Order: sequence, then structure tokens, then C-alpha cells
Amino acid sequence: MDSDAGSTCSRSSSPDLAVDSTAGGFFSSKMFQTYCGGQEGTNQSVGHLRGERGSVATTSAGLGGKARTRADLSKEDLQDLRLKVNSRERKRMHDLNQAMDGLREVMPYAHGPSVRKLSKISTLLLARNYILMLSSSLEEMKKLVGDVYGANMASQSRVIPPAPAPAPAPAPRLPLLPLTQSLHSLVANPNVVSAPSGGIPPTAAQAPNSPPSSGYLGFHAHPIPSSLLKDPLHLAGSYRHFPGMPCPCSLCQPLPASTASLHCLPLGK
DNA sequence: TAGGCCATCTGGTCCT
DNA sequence: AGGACCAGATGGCCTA
Repeated sequence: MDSDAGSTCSRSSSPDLAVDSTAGGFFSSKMFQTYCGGQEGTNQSVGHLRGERGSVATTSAGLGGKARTRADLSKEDLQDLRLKVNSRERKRMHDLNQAMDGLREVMPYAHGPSVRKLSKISTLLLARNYILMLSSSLEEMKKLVGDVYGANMASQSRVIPPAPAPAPAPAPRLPLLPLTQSLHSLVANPNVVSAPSGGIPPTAAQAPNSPPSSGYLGFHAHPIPSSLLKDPLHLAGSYRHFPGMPCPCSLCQPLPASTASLHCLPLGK
């Protein structure tokens, strides 16, 4: 099957195989034989398994109307059908991988040739945490803006002459601090230099599609920290959980029961 | 070398 | 009936 010479897969989610959209773009003739006609001893390695599957498919053709129709199909028609199905499935998976790549692009991790691509599971978990973190920070910012605005209104009502234009709300340094810390936790790395206390890097509040500078995140010249891959939930990262103290990080807020189980997912190496 | 990650094939199920 | 979606199986590549 994939052991065919043409299917040497790259690690990219968009295989460099020239998979045309027509049925069986890179389907080797050997595979055909294995699946369709190949029950007669041409199977190697896993070929026999596929052959058995194929034979199951053909024997099951005796069941039901759909199966009868299949039984009526010629060998070539069955081949074409199988190729069409395979091609669709390939395309579906490629689309899925494209979407995954799109997600990776907006994730706050270094995008460099020296940085290893996030795995799918890591991408999903990181994305989820990122969303939670941004939501939490947004709520905090709303609260702060409300407080500042309320204070301004109160002072205006006390002062008879209209005050000059309300002073711009102070830069939301405080509410963003958890965000920056959480970002650090997301890219937890013992070597990461903490953000200067009280100083918010200008890139920290950028939109997801303009991720924080990798320099700020502290892994500019480093590959994705292995701790991230092992533990994207920063349980072992630079963000320490002190005994008896609740973690201020937004990621440690109680999670909906439906999603809490995600924390238990194995994350690989 | 073991384990993780991935692409692909495949059959089953559900939906339109 | 055909297509989309899903999960299991398999082998290849890569890294610790």
C-alpha cells in the first residue's frame, strides 16, 4: 500500500505527492492488484490483509440491494469505485490538514524553519487554551474599562466645568499581565526569560493572526520546547504552581465538564 | 530500537 | 444511490 515507492510521505500535512483529483492519482497498479484482483497470491507484506478485506467486500456483495448492485459491477467498475472513494477520502483529509495548518498559522508559537511543526493534538489543545486565555483576558479588560469609565463619569459629575476630553484609559497593563504570563506558560521553557514585570511587550495583545513576537515569547532561536509538546497545559512549565496558592493563570480556571477531560489527553513526546 | 506522528486505505454508518 | 464522516489497520519517517 503506502509502501509503494510513490508514497514516500513527507511529514508535511500536505504531502508532496502529486495527488491529482482524479481517481487514483498515485494509486499504484500493485495496489489495484492487491485489492481487486490480487487475492491470488500476489500479496506481500500487508497485501494479504487488504486482499482479505477486498474479498470481504466482494463476498458481502451478496447482502442487501446495495451489495447486489456492487456484485453486478465489473472488476473495472469496482476498481473505479474504490479509486473514487479513496480519492475523496484523501481530499477530505487534505482539506482537514489545510484547516489544521491554518490554525497553526494563527497560533502563538514561532513560525520558523527551525521550529518543529506542532502536532495535530498539540495544535488543538493549544488553540483551545489560547481561546480560553483570550476570553478571560477580554473579560478582565472589559471590567477594567468599565471601572475607569465609571470613575471618569463620577469625577465629571463632581466638577462643574466640563472636564477636558476624558483621559484615555490607561494601558491595560494589569489585566494583560495574566495573558502574557499565560503565553509564557503556553510556551513553557525553563530558558524563557520572563517578561519584565509591569512592562507589557507591545506585541502581547496582538491579534491572533499577528502572533506575539517570537523574541518576546522567548523561543526565537529555539525549536518548539519539548515541554510544550509534552505538556502544553503548562503543568510542568516555567509557570510554577505554588502549594496552596491558586494559579492566577486563566488556563487554570475551572473548565466546563464537557471539556475538562481534554486535560487528560496523552500528549505524546 | 521503541514510540510518536502521520498518510493512506478500507468498510461501516448516516445523511441528503 | 452517492457522498461525507468516522474509526481501525497498516507501514513509513523521525526522534529520543
